[in-house]
Amino acid sequence: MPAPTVKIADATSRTVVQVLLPLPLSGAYDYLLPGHLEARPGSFVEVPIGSRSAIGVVWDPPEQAEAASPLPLSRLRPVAAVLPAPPMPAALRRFIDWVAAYTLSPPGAVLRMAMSVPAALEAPRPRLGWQAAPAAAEGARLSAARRRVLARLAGGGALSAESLVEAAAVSPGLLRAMARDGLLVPVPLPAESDPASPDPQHPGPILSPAQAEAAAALRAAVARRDFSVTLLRGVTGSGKTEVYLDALAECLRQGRQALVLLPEIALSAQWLERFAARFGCPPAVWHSELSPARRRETWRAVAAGRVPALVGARSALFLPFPDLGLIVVDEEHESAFKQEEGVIYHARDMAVVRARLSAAACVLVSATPSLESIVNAEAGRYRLLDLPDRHGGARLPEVRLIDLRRDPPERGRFLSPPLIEAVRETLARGEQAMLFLNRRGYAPLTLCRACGHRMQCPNCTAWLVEHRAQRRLLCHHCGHAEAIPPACPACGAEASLTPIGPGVERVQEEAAALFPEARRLVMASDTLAGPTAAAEAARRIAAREVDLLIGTQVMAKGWHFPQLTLVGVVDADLGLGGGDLRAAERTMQLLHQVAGRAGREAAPGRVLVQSFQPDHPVMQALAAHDLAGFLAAEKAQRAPGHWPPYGRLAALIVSSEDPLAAARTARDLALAAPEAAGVTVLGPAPAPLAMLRGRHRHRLLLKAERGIAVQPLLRAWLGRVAIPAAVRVQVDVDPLSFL
DNA sequence: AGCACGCCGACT
DNA sequence: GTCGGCGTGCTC
Repeated sequence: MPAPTVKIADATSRTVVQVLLPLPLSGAYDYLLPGHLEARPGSFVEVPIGSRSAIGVVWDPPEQAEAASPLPLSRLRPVAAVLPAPPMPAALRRFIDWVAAYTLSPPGAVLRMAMSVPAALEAPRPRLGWQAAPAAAEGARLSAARRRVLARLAGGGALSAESLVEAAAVSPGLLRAMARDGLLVPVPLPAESDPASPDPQHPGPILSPAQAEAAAALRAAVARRDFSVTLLRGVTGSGKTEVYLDALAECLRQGRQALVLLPEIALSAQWLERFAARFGCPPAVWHSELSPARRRETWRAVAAGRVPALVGARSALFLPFPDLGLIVVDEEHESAFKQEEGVIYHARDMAVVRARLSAAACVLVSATPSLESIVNAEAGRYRLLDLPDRHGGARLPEVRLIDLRRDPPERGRFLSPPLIEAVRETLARGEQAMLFLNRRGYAPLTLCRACGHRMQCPNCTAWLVEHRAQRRLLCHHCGHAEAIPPACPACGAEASLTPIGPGVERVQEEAAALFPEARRLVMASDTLAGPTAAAEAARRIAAREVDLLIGTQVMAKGWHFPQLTLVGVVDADLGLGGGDLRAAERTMQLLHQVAGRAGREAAPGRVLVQSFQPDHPVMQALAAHDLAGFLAAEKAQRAPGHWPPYGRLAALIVSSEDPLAAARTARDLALAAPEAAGVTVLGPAPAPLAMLRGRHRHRLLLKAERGIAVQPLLRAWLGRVAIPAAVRVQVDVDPLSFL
């Protein structure tokens, strides 16, 4: 172990420390630590950088070999202050270094993800609340609103502005006005209280024998207080959540922290309820829509070790847990775990690394695990736990394929006669039905019937999607929006623009015409914005205020609809195009998940799948409930060419606003491509999304056989090519998307 | 990521 | 003559 700091034998006995800043610099910078300051690796410090100052973290000293500072001591600047926050745990520092090396990102860029709440590092400001001024009660005619505020503060108590606004139903501005008029005085509120603590002894549900066995294995893994990875696989409805919550209880008993990663945290009100039912109080949560105050409070509480259990989106991996004992990745196959911008990483894979560096147990959970995880389990790298049966004896739904070539919908419609008939029967029986189409908006393409012009995004190689409710055309890639023009912008023909193809809004329109009496609800990411809307939707569905659900994949995930007995898949072929390596696997996972919504309680479920290619292996496997056969076929396709998981991929995405500069750099990279046994470079080729947000894009793909470390190859490769300032080269190690 | 430095157009 | 546009480049 190197000493924590390097002592410099000069008169002032000042110390050199390495400080990593949350900036995309190539590494940590050296600073002098003045004698009156005390810092150790992990300490948060304020340092000068250029003409300003920034907060960074004291990083660990370099290995002996390069211990000497490359700069003369005289050029080092002093640390300005050590911040009053708990030092960043060593396990998180090692994790940041590891992620940076793996993704070829500057360590500071990774650190930035772990310092996403700068305000959390400042000393907690006393929270101010309002108290009634002593003389406020007397005299003066007051408005009703002002009297309501004073009534809440009767007895000399103090309340935060937030709770006053809510309790007295007044505007925040009124409080300020009352303070100005001398009716209210600010007083400090008592320090924030700890979040409620989940109780591991709180009685859980009775587990089935299969669940109990899996839970015991997970508890043992947690109790070992050592690194392990377990793949927990169970069909939808098999009670996986209860099994891993049991492991979480064990983690709490061990006095270590537990982290649960969910792909779309904002939409999982139902998950939070289950946690609360199991442990007597809700967990801490972490996702991008938290208010700044919540973020700050949660971050501080985690850093202080006051958060025993937290559920979050992928960014929660970078929270400063002092002693993480368990990481659960639920729905581990979900592509939402892949961060596609900035530091490009897969949270499922990084969760395994985080667990290893923290000597924690990692549990990957899915009904349809990724082929990566399955192969890892079969190779003995992960332990495999299977829950083969649905909980409570519910049966798997019957899946029937509808061949759209034989049973086509009416012209300009998208629901085939057999599907319409099944919905009608289901509604007539008083049961709920669902129509699934993984496409937002009204129509994916708007075409001029007169000249054939297609409405395209000005910034991206993509069609504009009509959103009829908003009366706009939207680009789903860059957010560009424009009004639907009255005439064709190319030929000027009026009323010639025609929507082509379906989106959920259009299916809802068709359903409204076919089933006018049914109470319908559209569920898409744009109609369910935010946790409140999602929770309200869940409530209405559970309360039987909805007969027919129409939605995209947000409707397919993590919900429990006990009264739903029919699922109709409007376009099962949607994800299969594009020649993507994982298109079949992803379609299988999604359709399996959607199908799993049907018939979870006593009533048996039915799934009707509309497809133009019912003979496709995905459709056949779905209808026969033959996941194993599908996986075997998938493996047989990928293994010979060393495609993942039997080999490694890394993509280089070259982009520039200047099309020529992008093309030239892509060509230069191709000319400098690594040549080694077991390594292939494909490309360059214009990316399928040849333009995105105004940048022209080219892709190169490096394929390496298993066991070859791709990072050194990539580093050397990039080092051989001069990248002009106007060109950006992104590295995507283990790419999921090929756009 | 900021922020400075630097080298070319339209204003007082 | 300068104010300011944002293109390159550095920050221990």
